[in-house]
Amino acid sequence: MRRRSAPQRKRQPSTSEDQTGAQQNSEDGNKFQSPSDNGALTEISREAVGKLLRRANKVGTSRRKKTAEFEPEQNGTQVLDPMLQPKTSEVGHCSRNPSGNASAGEKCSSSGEDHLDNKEELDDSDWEDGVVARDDHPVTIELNMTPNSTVKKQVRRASAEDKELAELVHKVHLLCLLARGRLIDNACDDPLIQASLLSLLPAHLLQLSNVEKLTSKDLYPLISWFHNNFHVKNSTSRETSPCFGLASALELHEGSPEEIAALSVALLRALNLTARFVSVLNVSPLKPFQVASGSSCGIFKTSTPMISKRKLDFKSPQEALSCSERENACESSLAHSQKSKKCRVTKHMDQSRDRPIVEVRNDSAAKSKASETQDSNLESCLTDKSRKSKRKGDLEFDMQLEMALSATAVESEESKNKSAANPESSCFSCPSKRVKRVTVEESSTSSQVISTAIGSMKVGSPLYWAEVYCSEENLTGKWVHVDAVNLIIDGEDKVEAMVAACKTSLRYVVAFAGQGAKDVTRRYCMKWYKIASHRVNSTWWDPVLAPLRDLESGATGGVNDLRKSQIISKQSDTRDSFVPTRSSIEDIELETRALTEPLPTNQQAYKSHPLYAIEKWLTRYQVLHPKGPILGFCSGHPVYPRTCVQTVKTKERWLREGLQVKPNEYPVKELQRSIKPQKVQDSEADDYGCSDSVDKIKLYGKWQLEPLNLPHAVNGIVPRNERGQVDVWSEKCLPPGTVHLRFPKAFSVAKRLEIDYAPAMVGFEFKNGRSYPVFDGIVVCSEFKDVLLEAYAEEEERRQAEEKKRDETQALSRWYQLLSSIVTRQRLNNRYISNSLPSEMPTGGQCMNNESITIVGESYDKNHNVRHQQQVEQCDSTSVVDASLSTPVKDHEHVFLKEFESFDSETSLLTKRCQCGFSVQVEEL
DNA sequence: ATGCGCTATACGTCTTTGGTAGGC
DNA sequence: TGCCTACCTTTGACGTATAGCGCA
Repeated sequence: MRRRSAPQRKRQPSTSEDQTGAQQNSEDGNKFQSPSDNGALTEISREAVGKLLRRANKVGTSRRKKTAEFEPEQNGTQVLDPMLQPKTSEVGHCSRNPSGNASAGEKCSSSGEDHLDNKEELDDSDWEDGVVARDDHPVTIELNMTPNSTVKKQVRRASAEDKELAELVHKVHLLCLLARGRLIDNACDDPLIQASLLSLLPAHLLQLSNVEKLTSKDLYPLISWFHNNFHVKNSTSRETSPCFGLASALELHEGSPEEIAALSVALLRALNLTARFVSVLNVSPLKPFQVASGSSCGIFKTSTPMISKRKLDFKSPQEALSCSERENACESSLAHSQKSKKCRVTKHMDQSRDRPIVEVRNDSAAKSKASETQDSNLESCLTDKSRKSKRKGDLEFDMQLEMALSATAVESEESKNKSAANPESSCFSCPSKRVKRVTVEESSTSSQVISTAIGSMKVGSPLYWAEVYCSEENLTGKWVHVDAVNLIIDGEDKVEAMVAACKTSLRYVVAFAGQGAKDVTRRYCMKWYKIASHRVNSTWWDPVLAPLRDLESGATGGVNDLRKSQIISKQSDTRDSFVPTRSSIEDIELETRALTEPLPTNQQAYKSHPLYAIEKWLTRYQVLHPKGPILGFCSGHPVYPRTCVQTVKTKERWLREGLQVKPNEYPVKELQRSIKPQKVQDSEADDYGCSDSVDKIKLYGKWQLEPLNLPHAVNGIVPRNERGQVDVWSEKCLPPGTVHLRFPKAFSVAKRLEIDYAPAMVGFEFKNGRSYPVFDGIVVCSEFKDVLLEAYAEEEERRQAEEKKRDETQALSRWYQLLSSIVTRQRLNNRYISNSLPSEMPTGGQCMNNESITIVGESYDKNHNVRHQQQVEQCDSTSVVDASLSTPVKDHEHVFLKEFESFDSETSLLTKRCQCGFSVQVEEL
């Protein structure tokens, strides 16, 4: 605090300094405002800088030492954080703020002498570290606070509030994306769109609807046709209904990746195939401050070119692509391998993804021509474009693309030959086709000159695809991944890499059908442990999806055909009437995937891996039991199943769960107990006296426990611990034969009845830095429970009666006080305010008007002075008992004769009447 | 690009059994 | 005299999760 006080003092209005500052300002007339303008400018400057600083402060609440920080002062001026000034003094110590206002620069005087004159400054040795510029030239302070320049050091850790907010946003975003997926799915069912698609379909492809034993191979011609006829374009920011969007895409034969994928689903459904629309829910991060990834940064999707370029990592996609290209090149070298087909398919995808990085041309006329372009044309085209491209990343990409193309050149020749012989595979494996597609899509992109990087993120982004149920794929049938946008079929194992290459994480993959949805992330995510922590808690997510799962299952699940059901039933050897549905079989498939995840190769992944563990990353209260089997090794550390990880606790902790350590069990783990503060204060001799055993926390595992065996209550005596109480952590902790009575003052009842009891301690609370036991009720032997409850009930009744009596007495007293005060007031009013008959105010009160008051519920005693009741009558009241009898009478004193009284036994109301017609009701208590 | 080790920081968990004055 | 209540004063050590950074 002392450091802060010194500069504050310096900021006191100092004429000499201000004058100097003004001179400096005038010397640099172009840059600085004249003093007369200082006011306005100062305000503006203050405001602007204040905003920035507030933001900076917000961002940099932690690690202040690393960041230059300013704080707005009470008087509106800013001052360099004293903690930082020595570090920044070389730049700003002797500078003036352009505004001429008291600022960072003001802390140092305009000359060295002035600086030294200030004794306080000399005294404050903390301020002597900086190098002070002593020349008289004005120096401009560079705050270095612009977001761009200091982002690297602006580190702020997420607070609990940040985390909560991020989670809420994450959840809401998830729900929104789910809803959107359902809308798209609904649009896919649109009969008009489906009919239109069918009308475009060549006749030979219509046969697909008649295929009974569908395999993924059967889909190739269809998807190929679709892929060649519907293209992804750089989407604009139009916001239309999904149905309209699909119709529009259908009409134009081009649309966003989402629309194209949805159209493919519509087409598949039109052909009576069971198809889902699958979407990667690229949701805002669950953790705060994480940069939203890939093609959608945060909630606000970047499907529009409005995204800030700064947010995009221009290099990364290219680097990723270069990597994938290299990979492809390597894979391509295995041109004759059996698996080459899939590899090539992947290449198609990769290149289609790569494509947008090359600057797009506005060449719609070339669209049709381009579809027939050959390799050479493409290469020349690419080369031309590469020349136009100025960015380093683009150049790198082009080089990598060339390398990839050259690496696949041999293959392409062979593929051409093959394609001729094998038309089915031609569209997937032939590089010429691939090239053709690339060219087509390049040409078909919109004429908008947008960032190529943005385009690269969008076009071909593998975020949407279809899943088709192929009954012949497995023994049980299988959902097959069909990415019509990138022309990939059955490439589920490639999706993760594709998505990763687009800097997007595969946290939620949801399949939509029949207005429902199902989480199928497991099918596409090979490294679950990497995304698990980025997904919302399943206790929230599962119930959210549950109704949608049912809808989806109802639409697609259908019972598997009988033959397979029987096979399954026999295999599972279950006698119950379990009939596997597509949905249940898929569930099994996904669960199997969950249980057969490959071992991670890095150690840290085992820290919170749901399946595997290594001893190194166990927590303090975890042990391996049994220590085996070893599933593998990671960096020399044996890997164990997570099921071997057991939680160990102290005896006391187990006691709370109603368990106790078996006799003759040794602690499975011992921890060093932290030294208590009291012990620190103790003498050394005491420390020597402490044995090791005392300082150790002994931990036991579940397998060393048995149910709690507390001593029975005997002869009405409650067994208690060494403190004379019973620790009631739960019902399990009660000694047999005892009960826990929690009603208040139970101990007093027990004491009165001379029943043995023990205070029930239910926990601890921390106050004043100490922990105090919290007691709630008593523990007594079971046989006394009824007696105690009865006695308590009696006592409670008696207590309530007493309380009621006390309340009534008090109420009566208060009414009396109230009425007396009213009477007194009225009397005073009559005497001193009313001019009519001030001296005739009778003590007994008068009937001033024809109004009467009905007192209900108030006590009336026969012995009570009737005058009180009469006096009450003077009060304003609207409850006239009998208006016809009431006539205005002055100077009349009511007389209530017994013969005019009437008593209503039902309401206990006694009605008294005066001869004048006035009546009053009183309640008999 | 990735994994690893280290560091810093926010936050959660565990810890764990009053003393005294004053009113009734 | 004995019982009840309010007040005092706001722990802190440690572990875990997480993020950043540099290095290999």
